[in-house]
Formats: sequence, structure tokens, C-alpha cells
Amino acid sequence: MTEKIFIGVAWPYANGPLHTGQIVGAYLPADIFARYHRTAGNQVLMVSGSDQHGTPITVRAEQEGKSPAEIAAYYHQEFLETWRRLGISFDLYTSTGTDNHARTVHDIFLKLYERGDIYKGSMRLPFCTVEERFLLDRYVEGTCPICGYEAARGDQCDNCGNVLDPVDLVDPRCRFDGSRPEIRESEHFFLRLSAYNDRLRKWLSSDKAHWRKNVLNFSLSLLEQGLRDRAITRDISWGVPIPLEGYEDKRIYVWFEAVIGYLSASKEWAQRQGDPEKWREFWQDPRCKTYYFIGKDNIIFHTLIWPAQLMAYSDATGETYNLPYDVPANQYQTVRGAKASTSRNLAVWVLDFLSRYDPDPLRYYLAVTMPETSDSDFTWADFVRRNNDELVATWGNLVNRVLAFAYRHFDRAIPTPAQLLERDRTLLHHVEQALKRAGESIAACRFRAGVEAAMAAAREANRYLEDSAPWRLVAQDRPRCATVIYTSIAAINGLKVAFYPYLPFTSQRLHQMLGYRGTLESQGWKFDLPRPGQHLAEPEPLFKKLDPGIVAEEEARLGV
RNA sequence: GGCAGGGUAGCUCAGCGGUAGAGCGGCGGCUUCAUAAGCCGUGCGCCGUGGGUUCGAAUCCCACCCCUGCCA
Repeated sequence: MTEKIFIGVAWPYANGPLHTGQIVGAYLPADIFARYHRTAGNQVLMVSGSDQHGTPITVRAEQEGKSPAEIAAYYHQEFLETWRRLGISFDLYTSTGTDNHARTVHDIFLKLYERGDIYKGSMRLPFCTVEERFLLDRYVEGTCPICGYEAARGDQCDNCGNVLDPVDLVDPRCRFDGSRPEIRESEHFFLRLSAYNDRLRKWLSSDKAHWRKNVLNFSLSLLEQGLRDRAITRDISWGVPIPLEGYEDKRIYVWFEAVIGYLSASKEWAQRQGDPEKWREFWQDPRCKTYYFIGKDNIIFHTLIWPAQLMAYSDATGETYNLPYDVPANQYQTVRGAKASTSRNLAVWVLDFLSRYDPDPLRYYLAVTMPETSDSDFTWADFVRRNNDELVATWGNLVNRVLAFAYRHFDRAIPTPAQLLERDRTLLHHVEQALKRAGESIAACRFRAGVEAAMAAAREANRYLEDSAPWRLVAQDRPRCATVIYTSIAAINGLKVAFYPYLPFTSQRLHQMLGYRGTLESQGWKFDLPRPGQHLAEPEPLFKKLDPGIVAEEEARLGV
């Protein structure tokens, strides 16, 4: 039975290069999930895009003396390059800068406004009389009302860490010209989140046993406190315009607008497929399961605010939009025990990494250390160790020793087996079970367990070889030797599928080395016995052993 | 300060009411098809601390300590 699976992945701010923490938190698990489901024959739509609005981009642009649009365009290209080289297989990766996105946002905004779920209100905000504009929270400095620190920012005090309201700062001043801002009333639009508390609670209280405990608890505890209405517009010039007259100097704020990208990207995808209504199959068919892969900092937007927006939009249009089926948010990845930091260059940049190393070892390492339940740590020593002692020694070497043997002793082809013995069938059964378990684990968003199941079966195959010792049989009992090698190749053929979502590049290569044509993905998530006599390509190692010397080299690149 | 998650073998982590587990490393041995790869053997660990519930607790409850994050 084929399923429909919608996969939304967090929209990265296009204000700087991507580091491994972002990959392991959202993009890699989403891709593993997507590749598994496609191979299993399910219909998958995986979308995301660059978030080109928001304060981080404005700040970056001001730092570099460029326009926000230039910054966003530059990093958008870089992100596309990253997905291509890392094998993150989006069906569409777009951005929030498209006309289609603006149209979709406007439609939701207006429908909710007509219905009263968005309403006008006013806020008291700092206004710089020199520059004649309202100041964003972080553009106001002053004395912290809590600890007395004199250089506190309007959004947060760097000294005591408290979150602030710029209006509360003692002796506030504009960061640009030092003048004292006035507090002025500014008209804004608010989302009536408070009206959705009960419905959200009801939704989160039913059929959520498959959710990660921390995601569910966190969301429920926020509801306990009660959601308050939030302003969804700002006095800024960079962002999606407000679709009403008289608000030309304001924009829709990112947190309301970016999540709508999931829907607008789906529409853009359908458009590009030449079937403009096709997005409805993923958004309005109740059998479609909707997943959002994000980092833990994004939970509230995907388990509460976006569902509330969807509930409101469903009511307003009389159509039904699917709510998230699961939001498997990950924890953070630290670097050498510390929180990743762009400013201190304490992060592993993906494109930089890929300029020296292959994508699959990185995918493997990130998958086995994925921060599913708690923060995990990236260290180069551990990366080298897992590459050399696990990926190369257990899986890569298994493939190499079997294929090299077959290539040399059985005329570059898969040998024809005699009768399979109990020991042979046991191994094949083991691999078949591992493939099944890996698939079940991935479908349940337990990605570490999936790759571990595959690796355990590879160890089992190494054990089988040791027991059967084909290198002795080759001279003494050639039919039995052929059977052992056939069985080993069959095991590898099954494992290539189990590893595929994690190691797409090398699994596809192995697929071809085994003499198959076409894509592994089209073969299906199943254990196939290979055809005796099938021609083998000349085997070459799937992975490279890394020199432990690179640890010191790479650590030196990290800032301190 | 409130809340959530985590604190289990040298390292990374699983287990979450019934005699402490896996991988890797270390140590000892076997093997040579293979990227000096593989296989076998080897773990007497205050399961963060202190109380409690229970016939029985990493596993449930309470308090406290440490790490991470969110919120105030």
C-alpha cells in the first residue's frame, strides 16, 4: 500500500554558510526519511527554502554594506550547492522571496483578517526622531532594568541574560546616533492565538503517542501558560508587504510568514510539475502524513503557531489543511563540547568540509551521533575513528573483500551457488530482518537505530565469512566456495538497500558494482537475491581511510 | 526563578519494575580473502547524590547537585 508523505524542513536564514549542526538537526534526518519512503514506493513531497527575510539578514547586510536581497541571493545559491553535494534530495528548494510565496501569504493574511483571527491593534515602540523610523528591539541600547548593566540591548541583556522589552530600558538610546528614542504608538496586526488554546490542547492530547516526549511536553507546557496574541507585523522595509492600503512602511514579520512557505513551496512544486492543483494531494488528503523536521529552537512555531494558522485558514476557507502528523525535532549538536558559534568560528562548515572529504562519511557520522534525545558533540577525533573503525573496517571492507574475491576467482561475475546450507540461510535471514528493522526505525524517526541495525548485520556477514573461510574452500571445494560467495554477495545486496538512505552515493555506486543498472531507489525496499552469472564491475573501495593526523589539522581551523 | 531534556563501562550511547547492556578503544589469542581490514575471548561499572514506595528500582515518587535549552 503506498502512502503519501509530506516532508517540511526548516527554512534556514540566508545570512551565512550552513554548519553541521543545522544539517544533523533537520536536513539529514529529513533526507534519510525521504529516501527511505521513496525507496519503499511511497509518494513523497519534500520541500523547504531559504528564509530571506528577518533581522539576521538585515543585520548581515548592514555589516557588509550590501542590500538584504544581495545577501539572501548569495547564500541561497550556496545552500543549493550544499544540498547537491551533500545529497539532500528536496523535491523543491525555493525561497521566501518569490511572488508565489507573497501571494500565498497574502491569501492567508486576508482570509484570517476577514474572519477576525487577525486584528488591528497598537504597540508602544521606540522611535528614533533623528532617523525618523521605529527601531527594532536590538537597535536600542540602554541600562538593564534588572541588573543595571549599561550596554544592554533592547531585546536582551548580555550581562544577566534576561529577555527585555526595549520600552523598559533605563536611559535608552539609538544604537546608530545615540539619540534618545521616543516611545510612540504604532499600529500593527495581531494573530489571535489566544482563541486557539483549547483546540490546540485537544489536538495535542489525542493520538500523539508517536511524538518525541520532549517535543510534546514542551508544547503542552507552553499551552498551560496559555498562548497570547502576537504581533505579526513590524515597522521594517524588508519583508513581505501587508496586503492592505496604508501600511506601506510596514512588513509581515518572519515568524508568521516563513512557515507559510511549506504551503507556497508545495504550490510552486505543483506548478512546476505542470499540475497546479497537485499540492492538494499532500495538504488536503487526510491520508497524507505530514512531517516537519526542525531543530528544537523551532518547536513552538511548528507544534502550536503553524497548526493554529492552519486551523484558522481551514475554518476561513471551508477546506481542510492537514496538521502536522509528527514534528521530530532534534536537540543541538555541540562542537568540542561547546555551543556552535558563528562569530567564534566554532562550527564545522559543510561546504568547507566537503571540499576535503566525501559526503557519505559525514552523513554516516552525523546519523550515528544524531541528537535525537539529547545534545551530541562533534569532534574530529570521533569522526575519524568512526570513519576508519566502523564505516571502512566493517562495511567498506566487507564489500571489498567479497567483491574482490568474486572478481578474481569467479570470472568477474556472481557465482552460481550449490544447495544453500542452514548457515547460509541464517545469514540471509539476518540481513532480511535488518533491512526490515532499519526501515521500521526510519519510519518511526529513530534514525540512529536504523543505521545501527544495518551495521550490526554487516558485522554478522563478516562473522559468516570467518566461519565459512571461502579462501580455503576455493582450492578444496569449489561448489561450496561459490555458494559462500554467492550468499555473501546476496547479503551485501540487501545491506546496500538498508544503508542507502544514510549513504546514498556509495550505495548507488555499489549497486552498479554489483552489475545492476538504473537507480537503487527504483529497486524497492526489499531483499532481492541477485542473479547468478551477473557481471560484476571492477571493485574499488567505497570509503577512504583517514589519516589520524587530520584531527590536529582540522582542530586548528576551529576558532577558540 | 519556572519548565523541559539529559546525567549508566575509558569514549559514544541503549535499556526505563525482575539477576547491569551494545559499539568503539585497551588487553590476550586466531586468521590472511580484504583498505595492517576480519573473527574469538576479556567489562567486580557507588546506573549524578540523599531519602522513600515495592517481595524487588538505572527503571516509580520526593528533595538536592551538575550540563543543555526554552521561558520569565
